[in-house]
Amino acid sequence: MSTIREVARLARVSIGTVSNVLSGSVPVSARLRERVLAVVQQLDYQPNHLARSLKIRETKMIGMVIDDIGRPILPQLMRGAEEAALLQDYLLVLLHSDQKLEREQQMLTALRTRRVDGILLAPTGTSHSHLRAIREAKVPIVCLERDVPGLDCVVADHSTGARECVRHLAAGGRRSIAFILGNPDDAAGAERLRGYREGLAESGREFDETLIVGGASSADDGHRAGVSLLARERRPDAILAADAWLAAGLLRAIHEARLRCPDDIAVASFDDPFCCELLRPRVTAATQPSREMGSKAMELLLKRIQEPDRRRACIRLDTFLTVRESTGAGVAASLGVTSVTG
Amino acid sequence: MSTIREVARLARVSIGTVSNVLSGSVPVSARLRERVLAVVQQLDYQPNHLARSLKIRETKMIGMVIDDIGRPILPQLMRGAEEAALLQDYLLVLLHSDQKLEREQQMLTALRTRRVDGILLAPTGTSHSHLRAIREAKVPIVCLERDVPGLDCVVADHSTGARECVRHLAAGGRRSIAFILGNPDDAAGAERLRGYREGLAESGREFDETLIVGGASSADDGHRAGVSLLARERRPDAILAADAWLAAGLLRAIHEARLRCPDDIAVASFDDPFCCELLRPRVTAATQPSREMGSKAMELLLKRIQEPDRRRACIRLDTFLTVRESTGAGVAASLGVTSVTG
DNA sequence: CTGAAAGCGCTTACAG
DNA sequence: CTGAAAGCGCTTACAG
Repeated sequence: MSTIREVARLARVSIGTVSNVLSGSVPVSARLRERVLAVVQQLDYQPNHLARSLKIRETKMIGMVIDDIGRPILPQLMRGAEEAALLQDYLLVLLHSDQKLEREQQMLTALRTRRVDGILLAPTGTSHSHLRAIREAKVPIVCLERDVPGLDCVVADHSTGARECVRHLAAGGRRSIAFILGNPDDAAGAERLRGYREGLAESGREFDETLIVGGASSADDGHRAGVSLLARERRPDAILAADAWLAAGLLRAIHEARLRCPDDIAVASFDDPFCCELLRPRVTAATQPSREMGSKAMELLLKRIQEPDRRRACIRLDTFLTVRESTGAGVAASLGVTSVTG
Repeated sequence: MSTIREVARLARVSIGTVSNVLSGSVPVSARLRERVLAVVQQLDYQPNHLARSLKIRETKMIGMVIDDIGRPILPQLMRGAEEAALLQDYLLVLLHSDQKLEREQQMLTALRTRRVDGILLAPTGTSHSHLRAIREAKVPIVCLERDVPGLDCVVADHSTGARECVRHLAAGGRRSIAFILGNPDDAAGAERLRGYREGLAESGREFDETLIVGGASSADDGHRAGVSLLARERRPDAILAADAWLAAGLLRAIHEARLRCPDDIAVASFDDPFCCELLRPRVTAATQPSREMGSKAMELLLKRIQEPDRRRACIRLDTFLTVRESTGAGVAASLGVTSVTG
């Protein structure tokens, strides 16, 4: 691999001149410039960015650490972040902590020692104590999906999503609205539960604890929860599932019980527009604006890099409800006119 | 951010000694070692890996460039690659070219100038001319899913997958097996088409060009293709769809036509176990061993790094058929006993 | 405009 | 075992 020194020698100039030609920051006579460029081409010279970064104390690289590479919002999150990064010539790289706190910690350290200019982090778990060092070192970082004290962050308001779901179901005439919870250590869970309760209150429905069932996160869990809910004496006429997998299992349970969705029972879910679109019937869902979350987070990070002492910001974005067939939609509801026979 | 120099000063030793303590490569007396470690802790000293890499000419970092962050096989591909990378203490970072050749090129350059030790590339498009420089520079690289001349690669044998699908369908008594193609610039397409023909031949079915229809890659495309196939005078009794989205649309078309899957018509697809599992009926599919592809690719890359002059390797892995409800499965077929009423 | 030189923060022979 | 020094490949004042 050739170096700036070789280029300089072959072009019969100093290494400073080569550097000036390549960076364009200092004018160089056309004669020398061309000699340099010719040699660069001939050698396929690739400047050593490590040396450059070491000198200028900037890598133009952002690391994004995600807890689960399989998350349905990842593609849009990444696209949004990329889009914003590209505008300012940053390279975005993604690392995967696999929901292991130890890996997350290692990756954070790896990124710091490699002197990335900033970090986007979707933290795993609920403990944030391992982020203290990062905060104290004032490493530019933005947390995704979690409101970590003292750090910039971008979160979705999951309570709104759940509330809107419930209100939508109630507006469609549903009286008894159940909720299949997701993984208990999912931070969004508590918020959604709150939104669920708020939605009930605002719609004049009573809160009934027995309508809340645990669910983990597989289709089998959803199926199991569905079977148990449908077997009840006072069967609910609407069910909110914490994710599309639960919803899928639930739909199977409904089908097996010879019930019709949405006629007999409505179903709503969260996130994962792809799966919700694929299911039959298509499933109404409250979705995080994942692409916007990605771009906002990156913008926030770039601001933090440029202005390390700005005051902390936490951007909270609203989720949005996409009405589909599973809540009795048809054309009417997808136009916002929620007229459903319960 | 503190440097090795500050640590040395506070611990009253030379910077060489600090380095020796941290690397462990040269023994240091317990007295000095402890003094150093105490200061390291106190300052939260994070060695500058850029400087280290510059000196030792090694970054311990692998870059993986993927053409589409939304690809269903990505999570497993990444996990497999990570697993293998971790075993040898490499950091794996993912970049996203967004199916743009220009971005791919930029990312390759960015990785080279940052001196990653190796690259894993899932190339976009079908042209490989832009990889010439990489090949000539002998940058350690392994291509995924594409057999690029002169470069190591790991590919799945899509023809086998298609062939097995067809044979499975034929064994179930299906006589007229149609094929909805995916995106025309998908390299796997041609292979699958070949496998489709082979499968027909081996099953004693005649090849009929009119049974092959274009399809792009959305549920709507699948729906459209399905509608047209089902309306035919001589309606096929089995359809192979190039991806799960096409299959989803196709299932809708079947449902709308008041036909039953698998009773009236069988459906099979490729990859995307998640979606195939979610659809109703669950869809039989030929799947790439994506996790294994990831780990094999990484292992190959690490070998190439250690032994730059080894001869080129191209690993071809078999796809595997997962039989589900859509091909008339039931318990029998999922046990491998393909007894289907056609 | 051009070149010589210092310095970014490490590692590693080399003396002692 | 320990320290002084060279050097990895760049950028950037500073003279000329």
